[in-house]
Amino acid sequence: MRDEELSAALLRWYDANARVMPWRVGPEARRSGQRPDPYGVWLSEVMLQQTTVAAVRDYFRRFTERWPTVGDLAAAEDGQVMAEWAGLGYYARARNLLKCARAVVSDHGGRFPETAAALRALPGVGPYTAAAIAAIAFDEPATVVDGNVERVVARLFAVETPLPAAKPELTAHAAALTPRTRPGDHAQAMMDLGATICTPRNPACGICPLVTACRARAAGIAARLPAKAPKPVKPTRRGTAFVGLRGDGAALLERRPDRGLLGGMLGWPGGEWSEAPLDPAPPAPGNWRRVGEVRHTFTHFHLVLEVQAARLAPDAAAGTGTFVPRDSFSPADLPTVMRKAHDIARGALEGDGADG
DNA sequence: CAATCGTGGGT
DNA sequence: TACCCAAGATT
Repeated sequence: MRDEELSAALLRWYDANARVMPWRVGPEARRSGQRPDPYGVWLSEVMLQQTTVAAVRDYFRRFTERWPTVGDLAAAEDGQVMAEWAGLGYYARARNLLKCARAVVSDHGGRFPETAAALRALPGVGPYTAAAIAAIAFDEPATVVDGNVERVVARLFAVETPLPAAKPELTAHAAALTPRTRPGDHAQAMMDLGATICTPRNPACGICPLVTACRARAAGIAARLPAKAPKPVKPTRRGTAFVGLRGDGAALLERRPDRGLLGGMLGWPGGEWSEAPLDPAPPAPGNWRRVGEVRHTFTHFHLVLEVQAARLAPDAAAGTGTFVPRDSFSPADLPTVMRKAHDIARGALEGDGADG
């Protein structure tokens, strides 16, 4: 099949099989002239970076209900946005989300730029996201290359070079497939195909609209493409979290620095995380006791976090961190590893018989 | 270019 | 259990 025929077959498949998502305008409505809101496209694309559709749905709904426009988001307080993002991971995305919203308001009159090149200059918008927004929201025939597209074209053209070295070659193939009409639907079709048919482990080649053109399928190597470089083993780091709760419900927390792991998020005071950490000092005077440990795995290391808990006096002085009143703090505002530490500590403190 | 940066679900 | 993976960006 020629590239144009592949693209046409893919779009026919998409017209009948497009997944329904809150941020998406389906192929039928799209061809009758309806376009998705660029704000929703941008927000969903950032949330979907290295993140599953299932995990994103509720976050997208909560963000758009609370901040319906990019202007609303730009005017939000940093802590409110970080709290709303808590649990979704890769927190640099949330920091850049705010920077980007504010740049759109201050530098672009509150409207998103309409070309991939201009979008690319915004914080947190890389090659993929710029192309996706330009194609989906503005009909620019930009080349959209995410993990799904990489997998689909690696198989279609039997590219055996391992990633990430294969990226330029895969991008060239993806560019050749991108049509001048319906580029947004094409991009979403490639991703839907990768997510539902051309899957990593057991691709459903029997129902694939491109099966007759697939060189990897013909060679019997589809399931092991794309090849990837082997991954390094994860070391184990250890650390301590001091979960200090006051009788009135206030929690002794600290705001983590913007740079680095969990940057910009709230967390429990504690020492460094390393393979051989020093014993950290408690953040406030109190009857601290070990109540358990959290085992949590990050992208590049395992963490064993010892949880120390104490019910602190009403007049306790915080040496590290700040008491956040019950009214303005929920465990759901914490990154997952910190929420796990809270849950263990609260269970232990409640077991003492006092109230929460 | 290689390292950094989260989390939950599937196998 | 341990590993893989998911609509990547930044430095």
